[in-house]
Amino acid sequence: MRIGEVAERAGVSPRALRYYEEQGLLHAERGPGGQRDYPASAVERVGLIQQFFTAGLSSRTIAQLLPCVDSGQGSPEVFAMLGAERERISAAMADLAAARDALDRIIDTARHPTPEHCPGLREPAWSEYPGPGAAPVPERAGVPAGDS
Amino acid sequence: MRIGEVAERAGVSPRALRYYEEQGLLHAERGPGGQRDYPASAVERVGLIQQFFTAGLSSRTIAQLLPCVDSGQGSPEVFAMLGAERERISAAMADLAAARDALDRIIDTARHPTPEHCPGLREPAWSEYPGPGAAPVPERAGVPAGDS
DNA sequence: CTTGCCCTTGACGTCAACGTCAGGTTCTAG
DNA sequence: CTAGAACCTGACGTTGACGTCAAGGGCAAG
Repeated sequence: MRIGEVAERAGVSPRALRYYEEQGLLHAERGPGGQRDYPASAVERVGLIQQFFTAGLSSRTIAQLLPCVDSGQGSPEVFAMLGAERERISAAMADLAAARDALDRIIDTARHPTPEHCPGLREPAWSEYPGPGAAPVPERAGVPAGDS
Repeated sequence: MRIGEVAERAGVSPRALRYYEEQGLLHAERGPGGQRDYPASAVERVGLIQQFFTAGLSSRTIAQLLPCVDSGQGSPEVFAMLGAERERISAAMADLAAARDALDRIIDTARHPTPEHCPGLREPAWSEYPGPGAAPVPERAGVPAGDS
């Protein structure tokens, strides 16, 4: 498989594949003319690499990570790094959730039909309506963790 | 409040605050000597800006966002952008979750005490040990959604 | 007035994952 | 054989959120 086909199937540019090779992430055999020859598994591997890139891992980190994927083994240092990256990802997810909540609050405020900012209007509004019945469920009180 | 104090309280550099001003994210009065003078609310505002930056929003996007925070209103275009950013954040969270799952699988594989890759070793291993008793709870079967 | 710290503007440096261009080579179809 | 497509290496450009350095100005204490 030549570089163009791998690139197209994996949804990346040939330049990216050469960059991956340069960074030691993706090896390729060479044909008699010097052209790269990839196995079919390269497509899946590129997908994994992309996944880690979008998760914020650096090429150097991925370079340490991938041999562990191939061998199914890992030195204790690599193990520690894997755990650290896992934690970074979890922290990033928490940051994203917090930012999304902030966005939601902004959207909620902007969606309020009241032209002025509501100065302590929310709580009294609930007490004005009769209480007994199915609670309207205020929602959005902590980390919803619910997607769009 | 001068720039150094705001920077220290917000946990950013003075350079970052000047950059925010340059990008139209943070306004500051000027004293008679030309020095910036921030209100106390600037610290909180910088925190919000940081939160959006870490969520991957660009300075230009935040610049469109912040007046909406101040006024509590938003034009329909700004509204659409808010929704789009919300979706981007949700997608990024999903990507992070997928990458974390991939990492978990790698860690699980590497943690296996078997020196070779286990070729269909998992299920038989369970049946070899006597069944009745407290189940060891295999875990990690789908999307855990549980943090570290 | 001097010392020293904080502040100012301006401008260039950084880092990572590529994009893009240039000039040459190899493969493939007719 | 010949055109054209795809590939090669090498090198410079891009982008965003700042870091960093340079040269000077404001401000309180002694």
